[in-house]
Amino acid sequence: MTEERPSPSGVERVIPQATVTRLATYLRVLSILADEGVLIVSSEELATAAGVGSAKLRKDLSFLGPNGVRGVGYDVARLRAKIDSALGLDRGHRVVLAGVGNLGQALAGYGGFARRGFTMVGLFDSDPARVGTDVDGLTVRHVDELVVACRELEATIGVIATPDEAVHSVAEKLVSGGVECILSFSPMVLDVPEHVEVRRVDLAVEMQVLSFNSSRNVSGPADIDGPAIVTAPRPQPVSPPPLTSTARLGRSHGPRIAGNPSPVNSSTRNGSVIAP
Amino acid sequence: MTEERPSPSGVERVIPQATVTRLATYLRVLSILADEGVLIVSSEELATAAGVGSAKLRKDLSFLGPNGVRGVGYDVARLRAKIDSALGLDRGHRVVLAGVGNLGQALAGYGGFARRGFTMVGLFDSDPARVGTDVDGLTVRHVDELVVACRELEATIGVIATPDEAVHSVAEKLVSGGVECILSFSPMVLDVPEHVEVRRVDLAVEMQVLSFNSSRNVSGPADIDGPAIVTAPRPQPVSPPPLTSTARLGRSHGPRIAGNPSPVNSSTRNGSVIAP
DNA sequence: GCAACTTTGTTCATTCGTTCACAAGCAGTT
DNA sequence: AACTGCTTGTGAACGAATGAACAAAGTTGC
Repeated sequence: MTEERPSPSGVERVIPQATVTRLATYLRVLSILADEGVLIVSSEELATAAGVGSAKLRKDLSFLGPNGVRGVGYDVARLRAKIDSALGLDRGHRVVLAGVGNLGQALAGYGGFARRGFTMVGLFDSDPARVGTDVDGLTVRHVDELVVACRELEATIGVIATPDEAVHSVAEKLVSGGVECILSFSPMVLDVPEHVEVRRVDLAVEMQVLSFNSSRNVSGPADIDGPAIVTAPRPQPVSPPPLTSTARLGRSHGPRIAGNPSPVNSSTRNGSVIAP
Repeated sequence: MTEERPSPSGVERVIPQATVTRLATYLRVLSILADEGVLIVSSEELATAAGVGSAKLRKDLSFLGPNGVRGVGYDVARLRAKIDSALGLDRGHRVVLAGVGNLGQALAGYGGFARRGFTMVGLFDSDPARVGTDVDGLTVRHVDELVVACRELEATIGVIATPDEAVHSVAEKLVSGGVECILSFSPMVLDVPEHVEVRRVDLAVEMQVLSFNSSRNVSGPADIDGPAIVTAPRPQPVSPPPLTSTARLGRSHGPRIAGNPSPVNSSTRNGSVIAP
C-alpha cells in the first residue's frame, strides 16, 4: 500500500477512532499556535503540547497523507486545513440544541463551537417560560417544532441537553428531522436507527473514573486516549516564552518557527495561551 | 461484607483504564435496574443494556474478583456495591466547583452526582455579583477563599467550569488546597504536579469526532470504549416490559429476574426507564 | 555544488485489549 | 442422589495500537 493517494476509491485509509480523537486535540493546539503567529511546528513540539509522543503524532498525521516538510516541520495553517477537511469541519455543520436549561445555555454560548465551524442554528425547549426568549442571539422555539425545524434549518448535528425524561422523545424527533449525529449529555442510552451516530457525555462517569484514579495513584502513563477526555501527565505549556511576533512563511531562509531551543520551563505557571 | 479476598498483596489486579470507564457505565445501568426492582441480572442482559459484548463485560467484572453465581447471574445490589467499592465511590467524595456560570450551575444542580456518592461542598466564583448568592443550597464564595476552603471542606475533587482565562489560576489554587483530582471543562491543557490527576472534557472535540463520523458513515462497530463517551450502535432498552413489581431475593424458587424470555422489541420506542 | 544536519514518514517488534471458546459450578429436576 | 441446563469465569488466539528505530528527503552552511 504505497499509495499516498488521498482518496483513490472513496476510502482514504481507515482512520482509527483513537486517532480521530487525537486529531481533534491536535487541531485545538494548532489553533492556539496559529493565534500566536507560529507558522511552522515540528512533530516533537506539537506532540509535547498535545501530551502525546512524537511518533504517535506522526503516525496519526500520516493517515491524512504527507503533510509536513522533511527537515522543517509542519506548516501550521496547512496542517490545520488538512485536519479540518479530514474531520469534515470545513462543511459548516449546523447544530440544533434541545433543552435550554443551564447546560443548554452554556453550550449555546460556548465560543469554542463557532470557532471550529459549528453554527448554532436552533434552540428548542418544552418549557413555555423559555420558549420565545432570546438566548445568545437565537430565539428559543418549542420542541414540538423540532422535527420540521431540523429540515428547514438543514441541521446536521443535534445536541440533547434536556432532563432524562425528555431524552427519548427529543432523540426521536431529531431522527425524524433527518439528523444523523447526536451528542447527548444524558446518561440514558438512546435507541436510534443504526445509521444515526450517538455520542454520549456522561458527567457522572467522568467523576467516577476520576475517583478511581485517585484511589490507585495513577499508575499508568495515561496519555490522551479516549475520546475527548484527557489525563494530562505533566504537559508542557504550548510554547509561550520564545514566540516573538507574527511572521510570514518566507520559506527562504528565516521562517518563524515554534521551536524552543531550550525546553519550556514547566515549573513556572505561565499565562494562558488560549486564543483571545 | 464477606471479603472474598479482593486484594491479597495490595495490588488487586491492574484494571485497564478502558475497563474502569466501562465499570462506571455498568454501574449506571445497575442503578436503573435496582430502581426497577430487578434483583438478578445475567451478563448477557447487562451487556446488552450497556451496549457491550457479554464476554467483554464478564472480563471487566472479573477484575473485581468473582462476583456472580454460575447458572444464575449477578446479584444487582451486590455487584453494585462491589463496583462502588472498586471505583472508590463508597468513601463519599467531596467536590468543590469553581466557576458558577451556566455550566457551573448545571453541574451544581446535576442530580447524578449526589446519587453516586459525590457531595458538592463548595461553590466559588470571581464575579462579585455571584458571590454570596445561593445556588442549589450552597452559598457561592469568592475564588480567593478557594485554597483555604479546600482544606476546610476536605475536598477531594475539584471541578473547573470557569472561562479559559481563569483556568490556570484556579487549578493552581486547587492544587495548593490539596485537591488531587481535577475535572476541567476548558480546552486548555493544565500543567499541574505529577501526582494530580486531571481529566478534561472538551466539548468541541466531541463535536469534531461526531463530525468526522458523519462523513465516513460509521464503519467500525464502535461500542463503548473511550472514557465516558459512548457510541451506541443500537442498544436495547434496559428491560422495561416484563418487570412487574418489587421482589425480595427469595432465592428458593422464584426470584424476580431481569431476563426477558423474548428479546425486547427494539422497534417500538418505549417509555423511559430512568430512575424516578 | 556538496556535505552534513534536521525532521518526516514508515517499518518492525512488543504490548495491550478484545473476542472466541470451553471448563467449572450451581440451581432445579427426575 | 445424580442429571440436565444454564451461566460465570478464564485461558488462548486474534487483532489493534503503541513505542522505538530507520531510511528518505529537504534544507542550510560551506
